[in-house]
Amino acid sequence: MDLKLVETSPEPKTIKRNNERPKQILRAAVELFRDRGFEATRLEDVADKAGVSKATIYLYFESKEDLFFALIREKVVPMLEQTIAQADAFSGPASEFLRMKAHGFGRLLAHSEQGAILKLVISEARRFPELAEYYRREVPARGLENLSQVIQRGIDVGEFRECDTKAAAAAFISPLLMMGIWMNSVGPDDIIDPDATITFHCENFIRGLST
Amino acid sequence: MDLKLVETSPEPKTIKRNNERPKQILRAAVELFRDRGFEATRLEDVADKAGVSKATIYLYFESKEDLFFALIREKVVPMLEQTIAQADAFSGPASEFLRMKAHGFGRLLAHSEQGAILKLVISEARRFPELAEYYRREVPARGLENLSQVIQRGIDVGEFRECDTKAAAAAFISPLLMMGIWMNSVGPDDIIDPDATITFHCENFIRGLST
DNA sequence: GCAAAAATACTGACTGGTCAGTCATGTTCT
DNA sequence: AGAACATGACTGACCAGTCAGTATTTTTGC
Repeated sequence: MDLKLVETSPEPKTIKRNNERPKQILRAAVELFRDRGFEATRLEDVADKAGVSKATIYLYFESKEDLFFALIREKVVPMLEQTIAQADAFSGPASEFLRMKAHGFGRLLAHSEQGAILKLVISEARRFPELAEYYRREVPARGLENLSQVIQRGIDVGEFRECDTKAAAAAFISPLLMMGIWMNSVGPDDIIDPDATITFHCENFIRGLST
Repeated sequence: MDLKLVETSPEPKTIKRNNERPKQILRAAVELFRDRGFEATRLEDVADKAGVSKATIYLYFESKEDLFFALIREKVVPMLEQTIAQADAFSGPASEFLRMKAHGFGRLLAHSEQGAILKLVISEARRFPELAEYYRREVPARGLENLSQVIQRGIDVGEFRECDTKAAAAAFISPLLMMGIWMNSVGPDDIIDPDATITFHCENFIRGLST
């Protein structure tokens, strides 16, 4: 309660010249967190993988937890922004949009690090309620809202039958998420073919919803 | 490479008189593993919750890992057995079976500890490849095989259209799994209504598949 | 230009707390 | 008595986070 004057710089950490380092560190962290989970990942291994020392991590992140949250913030929200912008720009029939969504977003989740991050959030949400809260507000809330608007548009023009659009949106997106999670945990395997599953789901979903 | 003779008893552990203890311990473990994950759960907390001392756990389980695997074995496979027996006993139209499945299995996952266990497996599969292998072989392999047979039966009697039954089975089950996982991690929340989602999905799926 | 000084970037080695697993010593049944 | 069941107290390994010090880059003074 006394040395406040010492804090001369308004940006205490994280803002440094070299802005390649945090990216390197985050890249290393995603992979290790995915494979071992948050708790079982040693920060020293993240450091090794990123080619820096453990102490360096603490120049850019306040704690292990902070590193984790940074990862979510940096990777999840931009992806959602992009996907929503796509939706707003689209003007064709709703069914075409769903096809595009399923193949773009579905494959992204199943085959890139985005699926790993989703799995990570799912795995750790209970342990970090603020994270769950943040995620809930930023991702499913906005994503489902957006998607159900698209479906509503389909209903309005007579392309789709009347239905509970929120439930429809959730039902549409679930298998895409599930494939992304599966491929980053138990799978990949020769039991589930994510692309075939997504393709079937998408077409069958549209068929079921069509008037 | 020498002390093999020390293992005099063929059943080294786990087989003891009091068979209430292991159940108590497993019950406590599910809950804590779900909320904190495997690594972050302290065995002492499991012991406290089960009303025993930590050392007692080691009377019934060889290690923390063994406790975890026991939990999967004890809870997952019986559930699958039951669900497969149900399928074999069912003789009505395939669509009715799917409805039953969606509401029984879907709700079970979303509202019981079964969903927690699914989430747990998903979370830890990468860290325990044997677990993933075991799970893969026991659950999706058998479950999807069984479900795609049901769909095939539906096709054979002209109830459903021709399609890739494996993909259809995976697409049908995905939202049920996803709701179960969601409710045990980020959710429950007022953004996703698992029951409404499952109901919609089930009806829309059948509508899409019907001739 | 260019060297000294200052600011920034980084690290090896350490520490304090935590926790899985052990063991010597009860306690409670038959 | 002795077999089965249970535990408190302990230990050794492990790891997040710290810190004193080194290296590198940038700025300043001339």
